[in-house]
Amino acid sequence: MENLSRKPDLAYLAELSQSQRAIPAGAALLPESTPLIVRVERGIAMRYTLLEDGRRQVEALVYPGDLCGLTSVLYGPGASYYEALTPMMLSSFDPADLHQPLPDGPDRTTTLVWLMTRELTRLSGWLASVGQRNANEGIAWFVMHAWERAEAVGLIEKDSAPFPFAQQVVADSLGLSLVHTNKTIRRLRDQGLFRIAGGRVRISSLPALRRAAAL
Amino acid sequence: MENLSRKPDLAYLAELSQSQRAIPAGAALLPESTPLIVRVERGIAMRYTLLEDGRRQVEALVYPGDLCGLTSVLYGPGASYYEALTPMMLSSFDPADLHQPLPDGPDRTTTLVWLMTRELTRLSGWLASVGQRNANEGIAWFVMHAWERAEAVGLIEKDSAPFPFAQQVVADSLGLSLVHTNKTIRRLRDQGLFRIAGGRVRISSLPALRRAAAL
DNA sequence: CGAATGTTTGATAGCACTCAAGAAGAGTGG
DNA sequence: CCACTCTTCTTGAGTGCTATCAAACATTCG
Repeated sequence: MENLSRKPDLAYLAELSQSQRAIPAGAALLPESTPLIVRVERGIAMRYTLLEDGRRQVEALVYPGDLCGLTSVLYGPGASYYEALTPMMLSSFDPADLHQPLPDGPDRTTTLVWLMTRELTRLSGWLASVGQRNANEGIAWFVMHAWERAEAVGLIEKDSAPFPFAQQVVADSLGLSLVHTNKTIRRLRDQGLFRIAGGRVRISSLPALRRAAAL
Repeated sequence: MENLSRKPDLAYLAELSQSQRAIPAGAALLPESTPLIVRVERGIAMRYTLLEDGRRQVEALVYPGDLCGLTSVLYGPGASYYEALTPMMLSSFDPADLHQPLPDGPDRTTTLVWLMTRELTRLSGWLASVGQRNANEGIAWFVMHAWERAEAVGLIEKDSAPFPFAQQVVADSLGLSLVHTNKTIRRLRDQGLFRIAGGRVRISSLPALRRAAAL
């Protein structure tokens, strides 16, 4: 664990890449049983957990560069699931390959620790949104989050970001009902905060959105 | 990263222990600025985040054996705060000492990765509770969680577990108002699910509690 | 025994949920 | 290119869970 204040270089992962595969929207990123770690090359997905009775809580958006499957490999399966929201391109790794240090540069474990820390921080912010924000603030936050995630990986084009999230996904992300989510989105849209169409979102003013999200 | 399906041995941390200190209930576990990692030896605390406007979201209960400060050391401060809920005894470590592998046994980084994975899993379950459970289920879940955490570190005594959580803490854990939390606790108590008194909780039937928590 | 903190209760308002059903897109096959 | 189907989005009505306000009561602690 060297200095981790800066984002470590993830390029070395390319050397490990074992196989690339494409999956369609709606498919699961990880097979049910096989321990596997994949990196997202293209496309957007979500991670979610299920309650016994079927209620679904979305807990993370997955963008290119993200690693999936760490928790199930390290801690056993059954915790959370991944579903592609767009067609995706994935690189698969053998978990066994991930714990060999590299001769130069940060070792792989260090990188993994950094990634997990970032994931913990994100999850922490997500929890605060679900627990403390009302529907207006929550949805403003969700849109802003999606925007910033897209921006970080260069997916902003012509003033708009990808937004492949059905309203049911947004609802399950924030713990709201579908109907209330719909009405709230419409209200914020009529208010001019953002506009969703064709799987993309266009925002008028990031500061205004941050304000609406109580951030 | 060897086989992490089993809990790694944390005993080696004892060798690192740099200083022990006691803090009173209500105190912060970590100093504002100094990067520091502490392990809880005795006592119970909470971890929480704050929204800009002061709303508080509790995101974890901290029991003996837990490590605090990893995220701030690795990712920068400001994310979450710790507050002691009982008098506590802490061991402090120099973060720099934590990245030296041990000659035998699992290296420290491996252990940290395992701990972080467990924390991610817990946070994921916490999020599902806040997002998907109603007040009844949420509070039943909270009590059950506190019970299981206490049980895991041998804090159950005479059929009761420590419960140093003010109702405001429970409310901020679940994203409920204080008043509604109070009325819900009373309802569940009158229903015979559990009984809180003197900083401890006594439950009548764990299965019944699990059922009430929709788990 | 005050002062501070935490718990309890009642009344009222409102945000969010449920139910129900229609409109709009997206994908499929004839 | 047009039916057909499925998913997603939208809207209205009615209910209820949860928040807010206000105040009394209990506990802890110095």
